[in-house]
Amino acid sequence: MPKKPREITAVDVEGEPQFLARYDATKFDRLSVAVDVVLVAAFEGDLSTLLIRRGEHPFLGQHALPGGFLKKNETLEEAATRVLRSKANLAGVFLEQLYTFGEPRRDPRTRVISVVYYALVDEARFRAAATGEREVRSGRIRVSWEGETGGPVRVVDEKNRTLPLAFDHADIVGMAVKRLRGKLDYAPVGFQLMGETFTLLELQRVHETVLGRTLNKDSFRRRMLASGQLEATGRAQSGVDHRPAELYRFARPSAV
Amino acid sequence: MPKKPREITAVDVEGEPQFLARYDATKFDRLSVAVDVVLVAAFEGDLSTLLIRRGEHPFLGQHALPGGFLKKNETLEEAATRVLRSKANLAGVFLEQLYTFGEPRRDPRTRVISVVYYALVDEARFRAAATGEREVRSGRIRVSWEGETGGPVRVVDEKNRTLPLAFDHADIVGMAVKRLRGKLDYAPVGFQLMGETFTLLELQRVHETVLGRTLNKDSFRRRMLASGQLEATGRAQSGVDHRPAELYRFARPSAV
DNA sequence: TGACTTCAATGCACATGGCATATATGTATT
DNA sequence: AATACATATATGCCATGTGCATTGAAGTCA
Repeated sequence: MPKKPREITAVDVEGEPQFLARYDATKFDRLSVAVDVVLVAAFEGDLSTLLIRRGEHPFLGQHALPGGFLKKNETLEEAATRVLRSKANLAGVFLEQLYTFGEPRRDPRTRVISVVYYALVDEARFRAAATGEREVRSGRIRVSWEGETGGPVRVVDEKNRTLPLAFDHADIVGMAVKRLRGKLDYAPVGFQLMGETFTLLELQRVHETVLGRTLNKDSFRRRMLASGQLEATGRAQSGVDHRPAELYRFARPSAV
Repeated sequence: MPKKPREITAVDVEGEPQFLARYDATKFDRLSVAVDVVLVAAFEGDLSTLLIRRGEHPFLGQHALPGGFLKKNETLEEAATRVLRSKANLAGVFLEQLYTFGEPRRDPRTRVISVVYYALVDEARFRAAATGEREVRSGRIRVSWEGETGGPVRVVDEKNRTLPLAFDHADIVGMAVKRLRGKLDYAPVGFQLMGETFTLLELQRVHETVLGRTLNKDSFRRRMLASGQLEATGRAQSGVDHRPAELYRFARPSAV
């Protein structure tokens, strides 16, 4: 911080008079700030994430998380929203800040601080986003650890070939998985990954996919029904060759 | 991102040949990145945090979290470590990234993205840090919500007078408290707030201070002893006028 | 109509937390 | 020295939640 502001000017900020010290750029190292987004969905037993094929150096041809540089007058969250809209044509999805990555050499070009958000969508919205432009594709996240500690992940394509990720994006995806697992225990985050209505078994499968382990069916039922976050629709599953299950929806908090 | 790099040069980065696109600064908005630290301790039934009295505009005379601008070749964590050492004369403490704050007008001078870390210390180290320079002081954190949702906090001095915090630092402290509460449930984070040895009741008091509610003594004992993270020292508390309690220490993970 | 499959409800064993009670072990008091 | 007192520590009981097995319910299909 500068010891003394060289000049003080009174300006009006949001209705209140404030003091503005004229900024001396030469006294600070200025850096680029990027916002990247890990868009995650859970289906077919795997977590999937959206990737963009890079058309330029560095990491030409490899895949990277969708991202962009922060603009002067937007908040971090607005930047993440903008990235989702421009790269995945998505709006109105669950979005939360994950972590900020700032290793000095993570981008070989220049120093880039990347504030990473993660977004959760259901299968339908994910598939729609992943079948857009040619550079956009999805990758299955194979988690290579089964223990407690977070660790490296491998991202593979539909033919199970490993997709090398650009920059430190494999670390970022790993942290997103770790965060998601932690959230499931105490937050109703699983619902963000579901469509409008779903059966209890479908909800359980999504939880199992995120956690990477099987869950007890009866306990899961009881726990979910007792949580008060589920609302029976009265309608039943269709298109199955056995007894159809009841369809539930995520209860609005206003009902509590 | 630039559509085409204007020039490509092969350079050696960490032993591997990489491509370096010459950076065109005019194409991006460049910003300042700061690293702030919420240093927290728990004693006398309150959470406390370290503050620095500002000697300059804006927010002259108000208190702010210790912080500094990120230097060109240090990592975010190194910057946080440097802040702790230079402003609080502390080293070797628990440090973890909390959140990144980037509202466009949070600093009236210029756009500053602040990556915030939180650090946990025991009472002795906190008091030593808070009695350093004259600008350094501590503030009690009064949490004004008792429900589940995170909310605003009030920081007061030793005479219970509210200390207005500069910038959005009250929000930052609030988020640190929220994170700390969440961590206690599943992480051995409470130990970071304890000294070398402690009794079970002292550990319980710290947990209660963080959580803002009382805990059942017997359950707490059983849970802590069953966790395998405590190690009896064989020594007993001294200086109390009743039966002294056994002193415990945090078990090294290597013993597991 | 009966076989088959999955849904959904119920009962029971077990682990854990909240709570009450009893005993242990130090200091302070008489 | 004996006793009061305060807290530490151990044990038992009950309510609750989870894992697991059993049973009945409700669809499709041959």
